[in-house]
Amino acid sequence: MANLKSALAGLSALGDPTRREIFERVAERPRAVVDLARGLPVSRPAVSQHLKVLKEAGLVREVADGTRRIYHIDPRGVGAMREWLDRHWRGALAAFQKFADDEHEKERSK
Amino acid sequence: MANLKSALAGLSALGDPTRREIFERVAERPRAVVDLARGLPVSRPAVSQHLKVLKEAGLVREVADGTRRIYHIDPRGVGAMREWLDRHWRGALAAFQKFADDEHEKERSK
DNA sequence: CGTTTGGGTAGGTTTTGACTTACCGTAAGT
DNA sequence: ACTTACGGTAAGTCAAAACCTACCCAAACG
Repeated sequence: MANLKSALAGLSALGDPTRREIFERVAERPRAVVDLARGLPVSRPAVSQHLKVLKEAGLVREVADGTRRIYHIDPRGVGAMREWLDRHWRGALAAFQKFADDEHEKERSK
Repeated sequence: MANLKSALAGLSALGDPTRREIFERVAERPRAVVDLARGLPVSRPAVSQHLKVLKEAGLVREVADGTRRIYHIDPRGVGAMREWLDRHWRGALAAFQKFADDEHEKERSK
């Protein structure tokens, strides 16, 4: 799976609360860096650094617009995370069900 | 949404690579702490601490079996994360589509 | 009982990473 | 050309957190 690395990078990136906040705002609609920095409790350079991480994780991309860089979500990265989570979700459900059944069986035959 | 806090806690917890590794192994099948510690590059107490975080994030649960504690996935926590991601994924797709359309329109009418 | 096995917690160290200020490049406006 | 707006990078600080060893408790087994 080529997307596996991307999914894990995405999870690492979204581990930080500030980065999650930035991600949510970018997801709402594409924004420039100054717009993101306004309304956040951190400095503009901090936002730039977070955006760099999000970009390297494949979660966002940017397009130039004059001196501004408009950041938007990269659907592929988000999709990769979603797939990873879905896979584990399904696997976990199955494993958990089997585990619960075994427990129940053990209990019954005591 | 009562699950929102749970989803964010889950993302924070899975931000750490070691914790992700532990989570994946527990997802594969329920395991005891010693079994998890074997094959990981960290000590057993470290695994215990990670499991505590995962548990507080609602991602795993444990049942006692003699002196062993068998950890398994908590489907509810994983489900909450999945929902959060799905919601943002859909929103981001829509916003991105609109953004791309606008860009295209701008280009066309140059 | 003593011993072994499993596992949580305490205390301390060390690494990671989020944040700041200062600086520099670039594009647009006057 | 000068100035202003936008934004990335550098260097350094500081707090969070990942990790270790040492310790203690509980359950099973001889």
